[in-house]
Amino acid sequence: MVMNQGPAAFERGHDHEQCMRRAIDAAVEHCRKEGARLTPLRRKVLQAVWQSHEPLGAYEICEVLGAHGDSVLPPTVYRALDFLQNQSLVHRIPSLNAYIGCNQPGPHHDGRYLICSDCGLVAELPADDLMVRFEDEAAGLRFEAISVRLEAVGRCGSCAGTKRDTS
Amino acid sequence: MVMNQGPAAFERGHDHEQCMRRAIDAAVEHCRKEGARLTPLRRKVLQAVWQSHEPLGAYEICEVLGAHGDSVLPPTVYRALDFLQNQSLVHRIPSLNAYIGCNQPGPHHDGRYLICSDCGLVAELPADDLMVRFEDEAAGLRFEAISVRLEAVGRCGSCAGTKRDTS
DNA sequence: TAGGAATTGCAACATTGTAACATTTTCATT
DNA sequence: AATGAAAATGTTACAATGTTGCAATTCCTA
Repeated sequence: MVMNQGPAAFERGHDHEQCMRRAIDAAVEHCRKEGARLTPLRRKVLQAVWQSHEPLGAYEICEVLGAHGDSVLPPTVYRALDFLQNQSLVHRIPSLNAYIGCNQPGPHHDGRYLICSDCGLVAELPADDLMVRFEDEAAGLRFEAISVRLEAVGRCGSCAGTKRDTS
Repeated sequence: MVMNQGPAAFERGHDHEQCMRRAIDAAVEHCRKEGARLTPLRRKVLQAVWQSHEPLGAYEICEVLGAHGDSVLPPTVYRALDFLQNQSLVHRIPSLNAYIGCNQPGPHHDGRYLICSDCGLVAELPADDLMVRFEDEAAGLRFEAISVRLEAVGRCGSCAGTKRDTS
């Protein structure tokens, strides 16, 4: 029996090149289908955000692009981020004032995040029925939920030094 | 059969004087038991935060205290907020950059929040087993959750104009 | 009633995000 | 191709939020 693996984001050895390529490809495809314009600038911002699973601040994105020879000022980055968020290609993590790439392109969706306070990496989990049950509970309290966010702060497997069951 | 009522925070007619008095009294008692020093300044900040169920920004707290004749600068307010958060008497709502009073004094606890995007009011719900199940799921992914936050953004009953079942 | 720790005051600053307007690019239509 | 409107980007200045470092004060204990 194989033990449940953690999210790729927390696997230090995972092939991030592939991880990132896949996300960009999916984003291109998503925008093509939606008729949304993934311009060169927006694509660069998306790539910057995907450079790691550690959320990037808007000003850090400016620096990353600057280091690549693209001098970009904050309003430009924020506008690109707005676009990417509207397309659900990027999520903002309010408690970190930072942004991560979304690994589940598609329609707007609720978010569940695991935030490692040790290494700073963040993994997004697919929405599940617990979220729906929370919406139901809220509805019972006469509250109509539009979006739901769930975030856990703690330590990822790698940081906890947990031994991996490879049997 | 009585329909489930919404949280007091969203009930426009609720006796907020009592709401607030209860919270302050509980805070005083909590600090007495814990040996924590609820100084006059900290108490004033707590009262400011409790003036309504709409979260207050740190700079708004400065203004509120200023209007009461207590000139207070940001670092002072932030320090008081730090203390109050450590005592779980106040919670920060990261997505709003604002702070609300906690209606469930006691030990540190996870938070579930309903945020009305219409009137800006926020209600805190008691933690429940859904949070625990999420922690379990995270544990299965080799993630050790320390704290969990759940927030729903939507419309409260009052704002939705929902008719109340009083039968 | 000293002496050390906690708290508060204060000035300067760092970070994050936005408003307003100019310029450029894109794209459909002539 | 030329044109004109809409979208996207560039630029300046600024607003909002949060922090650092140090001085002054208050509080509690010995």
